[in-house]
Amino acid sequence: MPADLPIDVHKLEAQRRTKRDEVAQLGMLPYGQRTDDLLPLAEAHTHYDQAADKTFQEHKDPARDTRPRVKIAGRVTLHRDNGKLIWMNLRDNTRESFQIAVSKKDCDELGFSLAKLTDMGDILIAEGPLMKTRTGEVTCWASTLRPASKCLIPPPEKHAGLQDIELRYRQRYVDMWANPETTAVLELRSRVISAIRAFLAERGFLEVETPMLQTQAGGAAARPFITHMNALSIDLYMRIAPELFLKRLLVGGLPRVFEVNRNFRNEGLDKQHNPEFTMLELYQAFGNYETIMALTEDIVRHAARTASPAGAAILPFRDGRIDYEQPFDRITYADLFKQHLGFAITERDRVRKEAETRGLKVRTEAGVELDHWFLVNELFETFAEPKLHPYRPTWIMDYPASLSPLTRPKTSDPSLAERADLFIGGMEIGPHYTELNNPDIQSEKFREQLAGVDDEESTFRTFDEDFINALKVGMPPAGGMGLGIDRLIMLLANQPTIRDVIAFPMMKPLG
RNA sequence: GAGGACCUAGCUCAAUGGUAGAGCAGCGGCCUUUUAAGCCGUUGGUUCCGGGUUCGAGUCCCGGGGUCCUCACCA
Repeated sequence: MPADLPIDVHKLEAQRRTKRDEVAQLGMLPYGQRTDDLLPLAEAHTHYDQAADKTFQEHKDPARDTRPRVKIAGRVTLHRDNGKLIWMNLRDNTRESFQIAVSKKDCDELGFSLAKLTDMGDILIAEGPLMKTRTGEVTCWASTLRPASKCLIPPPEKHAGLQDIELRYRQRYVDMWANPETTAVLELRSRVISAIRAFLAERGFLEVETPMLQTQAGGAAARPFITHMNALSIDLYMRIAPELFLKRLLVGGLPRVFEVNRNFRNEGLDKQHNPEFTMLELYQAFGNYETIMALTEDIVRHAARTASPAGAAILPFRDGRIDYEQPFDRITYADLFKQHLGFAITERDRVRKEAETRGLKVRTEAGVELDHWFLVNELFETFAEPKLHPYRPTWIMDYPASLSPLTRPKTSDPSLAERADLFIGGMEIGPHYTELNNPDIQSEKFREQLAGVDDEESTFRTFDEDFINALKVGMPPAGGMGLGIDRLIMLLANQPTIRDVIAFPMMKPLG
């Protein structure tokens, strides 16, 4: 029993508090208690027995009532009070709507009183036989009804639901029951990640956990979040990638490792970027980028089958469909470039001229001419990459070595790197590499990277001496990849933004 | 970071610079097969915040906050 109401309580909340207290005064526990043997609403529905219902309707004899009884719980989404008969619709995560009826004659007295005091959004526990209404809807004809929890906050409009995008993200707990699609997406996410874990375990991959708090943020080129550790009086970085630690585990002798976890990048937010995001990163000793590409195709296909109600991995996305069953398309970086620009990436003069003609920046503010490979990539990303088929998973292979400093160059052509990026639905899903394992080359690349950064970046980019030491100990040749899990879920759940697949996306604080 | 749009009752949305409204929810009444139940009656506002222009501002102007979109940034 509440002593005093919070001062600024809204009138509608006050009314709900009053009803809650009336329920308590009647002798019920407004916030419920342990309840065993509850059926999910989707299952309750299937217990209906037509013959038993028919028999009961003919005799109306409680002693010969053989109709199956169910005990269920759910949140009230509709409430129709006909006086001595009250209809309600309950919702749980298994079923959007399941009807119960509470009649003055057939329900116990407490239950009927509770039905009278029920507001939309309350959580109730009902028990009773299953029957069919005149219109054929399977309904639980409650013989008892008890409270499980009170909803003190007025719920969204019952038909339009919660439309306000900001409120949906800020109050996901309301969004989830007001818009069942939200819950469905989060459940799909969970199932897909579980399926990926099981799939990898079956192929001999060991799931590991590596530091999220790091003394230097390595493994990617991104701005990290900085935090502070009191005990050691040092600043720490939230990791931007687990790569350098996973590779240390290869050095240590684990042949196949993966980690599915959060990375943190202190950069902008948009439809495809949240500051914390989930990545599957994976390494296989004695493999190369092609080994991993094949594995990734299997992973993505398996994930898509898990997500597909039909079992076959062909799923709608935006205005089209994506077929994950077919082998993914493959095209080299150089071919895709030539196809859409009309000349080769090696034609230096042509590249510079075309970049200028097409309005790209070809020199810095200070007048220094920009690097050839930088221009190539600008042209590529602006005019070639966007031309990829929007609904066909495609590998872009063999990036210029200059653009992939941490990747092993191709033995047959050292100007190209053994790197492939997977694109699906217009999104970059994950880079794949044959990893560098020569400590001297790695050491050199670290130095080049450090030299090339601006002042701001140089404050947090450092030379990872211990990682070089690990490579000196000897890492087997290996293939590796990072797969953006959030983006994969966007594809599989057909969601337009990364925030729709993250339960609690980053929002600016209010006030 | 730049540009554009938006913010009105608990929710979904209206309102030429001229009395802030509807539907749903709520409250009171009637109702034992309803389906967004129905019928009668009824309450409800810091129009995101702060300034300004004006006889008069939800509406126009300036500043701030938040959200969305586009672009930029982004292995």
